[in-house]
Amino acid sequence: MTLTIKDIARYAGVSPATVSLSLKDDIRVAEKTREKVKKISKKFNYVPNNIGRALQSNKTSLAGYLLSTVTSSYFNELLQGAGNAAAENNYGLLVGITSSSSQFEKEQLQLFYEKRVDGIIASGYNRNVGARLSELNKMGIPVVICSGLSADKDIPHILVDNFKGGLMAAEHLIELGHETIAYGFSKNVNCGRYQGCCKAASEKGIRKPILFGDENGLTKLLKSKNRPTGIVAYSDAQAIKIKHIIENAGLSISDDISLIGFDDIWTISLPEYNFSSIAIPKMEIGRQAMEMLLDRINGKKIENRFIAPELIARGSTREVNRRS
Amino acid sequence: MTLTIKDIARYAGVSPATVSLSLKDDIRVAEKTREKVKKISKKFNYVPNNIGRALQSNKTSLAGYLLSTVTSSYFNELLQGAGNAAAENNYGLLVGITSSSSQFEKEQLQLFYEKRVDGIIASGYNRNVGARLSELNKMGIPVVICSGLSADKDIPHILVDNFKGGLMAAEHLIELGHETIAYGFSKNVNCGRYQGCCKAASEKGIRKPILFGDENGLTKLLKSKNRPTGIVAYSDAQAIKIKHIIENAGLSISDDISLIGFDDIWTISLPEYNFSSIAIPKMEIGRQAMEMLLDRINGKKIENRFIAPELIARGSTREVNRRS
DNA sequence: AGATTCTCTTAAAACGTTTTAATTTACTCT
DNA sequence: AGAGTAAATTAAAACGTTTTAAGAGAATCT
Repeated sequence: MTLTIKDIARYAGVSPATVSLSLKDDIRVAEKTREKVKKISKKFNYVPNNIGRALQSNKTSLAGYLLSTVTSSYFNELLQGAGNAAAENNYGLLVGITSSSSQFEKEQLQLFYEKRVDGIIASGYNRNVGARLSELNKMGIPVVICSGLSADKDIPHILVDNFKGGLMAAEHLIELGHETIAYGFSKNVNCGRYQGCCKAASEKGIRKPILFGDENGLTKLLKSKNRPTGIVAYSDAQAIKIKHIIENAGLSISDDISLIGFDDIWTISLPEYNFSSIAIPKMEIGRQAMEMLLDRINGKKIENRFIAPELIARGSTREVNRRS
Repeated sequence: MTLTIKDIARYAGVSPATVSLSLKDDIRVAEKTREKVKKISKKFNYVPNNIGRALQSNKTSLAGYLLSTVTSSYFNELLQGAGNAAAENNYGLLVGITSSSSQFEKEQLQLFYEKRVDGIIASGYNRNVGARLSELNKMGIPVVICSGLSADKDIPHILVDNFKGGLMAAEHLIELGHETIAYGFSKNVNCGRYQGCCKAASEKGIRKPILFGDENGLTKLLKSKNRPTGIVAYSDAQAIKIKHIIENAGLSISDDISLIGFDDIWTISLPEYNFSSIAIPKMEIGRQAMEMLLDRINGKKIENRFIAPELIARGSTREVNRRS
């Protein structure tokens, strides 16, 4: 039905071996023959069957991409970046969407394994699937973590430099004259973004940012005498929630309180928000994750990578209003 | 390195053929033998190599999913639905993101072909790649169009019932008392959604909705004496633009003008918008697209499908204000 | 001319399955 | 016991490549 290498061999009056060699321009076959074979292959639109090739070479040119959800522009752009890099290298990208369910994650990894992917990118997964990833990695299926920290020393990761992002956000506020800064929602003092904010504070000689963990915490803070004039939100989605809480308390964004988040999602660029944000070069991270994976597949040793974020200043951050 | 069927055969003291048959519970092998083989396979964690299987059976259990962009929650949810259905059927989903470039589309289809996918779902693609899709479909690689109209009679499609959606949107406004309704942005009178609106209008005995094509058109309309009290927007993203134009004209959504869009994207559920919308069951459409594809792969004849949308009423649509 | 080297081509094996047809084994009947 | 049948197992071929090692031919050297 579809043409095989044997058909081309017959048409060209050579052996299948010669066809195979010719198509990869192997100098062991005479240039004249090579050209003839290539011409005939093109004429008949011959495309080598990846299955046969994979069986022989033990390489499928397929990569697995594990991700929790596709309904988040954050993960999507990572995916798109990885997809572009995959296509450029003639790799197929097998996408496994897990809805953050450990069960689905395991199933998808099993599927990847069964389809014999050459490597796996994991981008958003539950802690307890980490063991399986390590196992696969040990078995010779290289794994790269995209936008997350790897617990396994043998699995490299790439992610945004959160510390630097936090530093940039806080510096931005401080340069606008803000001296009382808060950070939320977060319970985790070790969060890189928060640590970055702290660094900026200490460098510029202001007090350490006040941490609030939930709506209650923020509401109390707004009533207290050291009400912050600048707030760093853990993400843009949280910044939106924070805005509502602030407005419910009778205060206003940018007039009373400057607000900056992370991710630069589409929504916050709309006039109703117009929030400043620390943008993460998501496509670039995805692309580099795939490049790292391809390097590993080709046997190179690679290092963890950290990508610098970018400040997008919009209307939600302004010079501090001294009267308030 | 990794276990093959021969290893299992050796461990179980049977032939590879018996292992193969046993694992698919073929009654031709004695129950006792079957059980033994299955037990041993499980013990050694044997997973049949899809490559070998594919070569023999001419089925890869891989499907291609062509989509224009992943940075749209609309396409993403389609993808997620398709992905879930694929996983349930042990199918791998090869995702090809094309950034709406014809060049990339062609390359991705070529990649799908090279990897020998069993079928292809196309969801968002340029007109001029249609010919190639038809070609592949003719060659025996079934194609299904997900959320779009197929030009090729031999390629089935599934999409939301846009006519019904338009009808629902307009009926909703009319039931709230609106008698002057507009529709935009659109230049295309044949648009199903617009047609649905027209149907609702004629059924309820009001004038046909006024079509406006761009910002200028709307601005003029707002100043004219038959200013609409209700507007149906082609999409939520456009509804957001329309809101800004209306507010720039000194009018207000829901007080002066009711507004309803399509898609029910996340952003419009936020308090700043709180827009009504015609929601499209995207995941369901994606899922069914994959099911249709699997049916085709398995040789079934299938019909085009149309999925009914759902009205989500929020604050942007209110009873008409008779004074205005 | 014969031996040697070099260039070019190809036969054959291998990769891991599934399936068909053949063979072996076990049973049932006279 | 022997023939006949039924049940269980397996050998071997096939799928489409790539690669290795060997073969054939041509050119160069003594």
